[in-house]
Amino acid sequence: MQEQKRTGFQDVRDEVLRRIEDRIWPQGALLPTELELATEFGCARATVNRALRELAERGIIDRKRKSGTRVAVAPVKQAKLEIAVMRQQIEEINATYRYALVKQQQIPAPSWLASQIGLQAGAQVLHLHCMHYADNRPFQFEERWINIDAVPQVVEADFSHTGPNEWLLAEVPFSNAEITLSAVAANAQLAEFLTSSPGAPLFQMERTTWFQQQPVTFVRMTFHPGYRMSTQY
Amino acid sequence: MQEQKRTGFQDVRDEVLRRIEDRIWPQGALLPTELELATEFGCARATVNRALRELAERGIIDRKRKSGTRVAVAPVKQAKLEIAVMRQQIEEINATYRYALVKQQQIPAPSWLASQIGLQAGAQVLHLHCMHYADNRPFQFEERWINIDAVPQVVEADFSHTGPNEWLLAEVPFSNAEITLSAVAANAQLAEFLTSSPGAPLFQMERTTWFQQQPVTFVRMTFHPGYRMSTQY
DNA sequence: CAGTGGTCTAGACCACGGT
DNA sequence: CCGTGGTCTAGACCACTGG
Repeated sequence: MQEQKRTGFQDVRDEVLRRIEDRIWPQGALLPTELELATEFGCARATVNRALRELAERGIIDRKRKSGTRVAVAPVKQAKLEIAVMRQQIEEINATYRYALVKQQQIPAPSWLASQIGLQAGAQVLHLHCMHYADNRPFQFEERWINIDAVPQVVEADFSHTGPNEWLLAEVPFSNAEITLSAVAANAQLAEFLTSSPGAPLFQMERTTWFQQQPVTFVRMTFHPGYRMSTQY
Repeated sequence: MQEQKRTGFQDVRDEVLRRIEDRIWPQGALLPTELELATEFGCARATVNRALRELAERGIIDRKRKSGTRVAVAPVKQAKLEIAVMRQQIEEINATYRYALVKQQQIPAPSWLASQIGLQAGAQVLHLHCMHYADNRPFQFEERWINIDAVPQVVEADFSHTGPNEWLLAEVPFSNAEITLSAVAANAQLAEFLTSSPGAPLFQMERTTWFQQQPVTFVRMTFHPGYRMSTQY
């Protein structure tokens, strides 16, 4: 009974990875060419190509025309941070999500914001303060600025029951963004909303979002004391 | 003069992306089949397949056999955190890197560590304290535990001039890991090494690393006050 | 059962970049 | 120049899954 399935790109990928892990091909070593590997594995070159391309995307190997394929020496590890909507993130830990709008006003962009995200000085922005709760305990304090020029319909939106993030995701999907993570000390406002003591260390994530080169929103999310963000690779 | 190049998968990918951004195909919409797109773009189905596969990997579209391809509704944004070696990270900001070994001892694994990374109680581990400086200013304090069973040769290693991370990368490449980010208050030790005031908020990254199911190392890296970690997507 | 994506093939041409 | 990876093609078969 031949259980031999045809050699797929995953087989090639895994076998190459195994040889690298087992130091059959040590760091910096030159791998056989795609053609040679295709012959060895008894498959088409395109199959080998796809396998190696995936490993290259993961940073496991470096590929260069003419020079060939080498085992990466100092691989830059890439961890994928999954950024989900708060509601989803909270419901994933089996907690009840609750949202509250704290404050909403239309103002001219403060100069720090204008320079932060690249706005005209004095452009009108919508400024929001929101709270996200998990099982009625403070989870995240959100301070957000939305560029009204970029999404004029925002002035009609109702943020009293749904967070601006969910609204924006529906209006301006697939934007690109820059994220900054840091640790900050709780000021009076944060301490109050997150029920921490003033000065307590809090985890903060800031995100600037653009859509087709145009700044859309800047958000500063501060999490409850003890919050930890995890990921794997 | 026809400047028409042959339609490549990038052309297809970008055009499909454009139509999604322009709401020609709104969220949840069903895209044409690969065959239809191939006909429209005048290329092979494999080319369309590769283009759509990339968009699917980015979370822009959802693909299912038989049902077809749809524009993702609530895309989970994926930010790639690039985890580089400290030396590299510091040199990238044009600062001079300096490393110092603070303390090194072999001990039985404390129980919290054993349970944290899945070790036998009492297994021998190498415990290290290190400092990383940028332009002679404290940049990161590193506290690390290495499972000696996983890398016996570690007891011979010399960490007085090179950090354990660089050594481990050379010995145990391409491992998988779990990362946790958080904000902590500086204790006396951290305050001393990072020249911060006690209680100051500090950004901390913890990482557990395995190699082929076996726990290798756990490291707690605490950064200087004001440190910010950035990424894009 | 039949439609749609998933993958493989064998061959081809191209583009980059050492020599 | 010319070897190596990058990509495309036209066709084929497979695998999952909705109806």
